[in-house]
Amino acid sequence: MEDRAPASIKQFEERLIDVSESLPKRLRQCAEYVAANKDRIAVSTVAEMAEGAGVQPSAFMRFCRILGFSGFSEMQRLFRESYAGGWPDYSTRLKNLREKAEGSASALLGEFVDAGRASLENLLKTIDAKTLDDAVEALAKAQMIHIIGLRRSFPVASYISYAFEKMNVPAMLHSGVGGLDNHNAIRTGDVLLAVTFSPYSAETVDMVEAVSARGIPVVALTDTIVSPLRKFEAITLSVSEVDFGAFRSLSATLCLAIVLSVAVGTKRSE
Amino acid sequence: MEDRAPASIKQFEERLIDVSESLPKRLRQCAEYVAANKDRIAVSTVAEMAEGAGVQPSAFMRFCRILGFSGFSEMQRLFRESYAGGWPDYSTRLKNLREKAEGSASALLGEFVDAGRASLENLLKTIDAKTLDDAVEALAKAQMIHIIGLRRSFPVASYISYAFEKMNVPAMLHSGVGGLDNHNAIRTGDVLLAVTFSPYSAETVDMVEAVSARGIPVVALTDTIVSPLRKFEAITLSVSEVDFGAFRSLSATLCLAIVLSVAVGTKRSE
DNA sequence: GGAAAAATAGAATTTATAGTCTATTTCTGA
DNA sequence: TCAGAAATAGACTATAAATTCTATTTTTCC
Repeated sequence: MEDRAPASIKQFEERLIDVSESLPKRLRQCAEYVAANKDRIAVSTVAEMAEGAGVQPSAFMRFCRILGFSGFSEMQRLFRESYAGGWPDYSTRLKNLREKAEGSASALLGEFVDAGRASLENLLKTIDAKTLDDAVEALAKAQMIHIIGLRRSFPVASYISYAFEKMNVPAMLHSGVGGLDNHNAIRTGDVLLAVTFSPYSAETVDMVEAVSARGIPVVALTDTIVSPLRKFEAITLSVSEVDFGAFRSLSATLCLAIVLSVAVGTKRSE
Repeated sequence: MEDRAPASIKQFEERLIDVSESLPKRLRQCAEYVAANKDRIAVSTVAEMAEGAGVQPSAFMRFCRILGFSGFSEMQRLFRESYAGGWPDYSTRLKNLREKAEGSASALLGEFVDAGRASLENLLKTIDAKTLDDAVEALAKAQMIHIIGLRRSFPVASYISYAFEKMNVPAMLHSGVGGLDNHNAIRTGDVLLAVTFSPYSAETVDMVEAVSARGIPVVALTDTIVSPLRKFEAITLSVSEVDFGAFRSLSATLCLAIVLSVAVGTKRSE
């Protein structure tokens, strides 16, 4: 279709960027999938790539042509030839990184990736299915979901808020902008979803206290069981994030957050 | 021929050592070639492997059988799958989930934990150490770091902002509250850290464009290489998050974000 | 040194995969 | 709103690859 086929991965990438501006829907899906999974090309069939991209194999073929290849096979050949093998695998890679890249940003990355994985595993082990179901149940029944989470918990709260928005779940993020606290927006029939981690922000705890006193159900996302939210009759989901140094990446917390959001979204649309 | 097929590369290697003691000439050639070129198995045909080993394809087939596989294809599958950490086909898994475990939040959790772990591993594999170092370098030299990230990227931006704050790195989060865009706050000597994921928000792209035109360095955190930020001369870190259905947990992205923050914080305090 | 067993090479068969063609749908511009 | 063009889905065909089979050669053991 176009001029000549890319002769190297670099050229391939350039071409991909070039064309991806002006691509119709399905072909754009191909471009995005390929961009994110270049390593799969060498070891997959067209059918697999097409399925991954969510298109028909023939569409994927057209995509290969637009990139300048005669077909999928030619494109695959480029990747197979320059395929160096993805090993050593994750654990050896991590070890190497720790040993030689000490002090660099890459070494840090290794540590945080590891911490993240450990946190996720731990989440799966410690979460109580019953409590999770209860939380979903409570949130699904709410007329409106109020979300609060400040400081370190704010990213989590805003993410949940975004997810609810996308799924048409009525939700309101209490961000405390301008020092307005909007307690009065919370009405009977609503539910409060509070996110807080040590050091627990006073505003969040106060809000839970106030709201809880009015008999409004509260779902809490917090760390450990000694969190101050325990005092109130809240459905408490606790996540313990493995920390590295003084910092915690929020891998497990966000994972739980998205699960909660999707589960609630699905249940409400039933 | 023998008992069961190796289920991992490790088992495969053990088996290879086991049998290679007592092998006739041609099959020994196969064993030696395979041992020296394990990485080629995933991307070659039997004919190619046989030629490489200097034997007939049928001899190579017998070799595969002796190792415990039903044929070459099965052996190849092992290598293709373990490359890139066995690829979970999330679209079909999601469908299955919808069909059987409707409503079970725990099942959802399992899927998202898996997706998160895969994303983290992938991050470790695909991140370019040099680019990461460049990004840290650029940010560490900045007089002030401006952070922008809207919609889905907002949690990430706010998290980075929080981390910088904790480490006394001068940073400003451009949240677009009240529609004020504060472009003028960005001055020579500053650096812009832009976070954006598909669908790319126009505000972020515009800001990068404007700032970039003024010669101010930009560090971008985005997905894939087809992102619109590629056009500008930005130091681009791309993270591809394994998506599950229409949703992505931000595990890998947040991990990279914290790494960036900590690395910058550390470098500045040196 | 010869018979039996094992191993090998090469052709034949079967299966899987890429690539092609066409009817249908979806966009686009008048 | 309609006509034309472009894009897409799905069936169909050609091709390339894996696998099996058999005749031949090599090895092994008596």
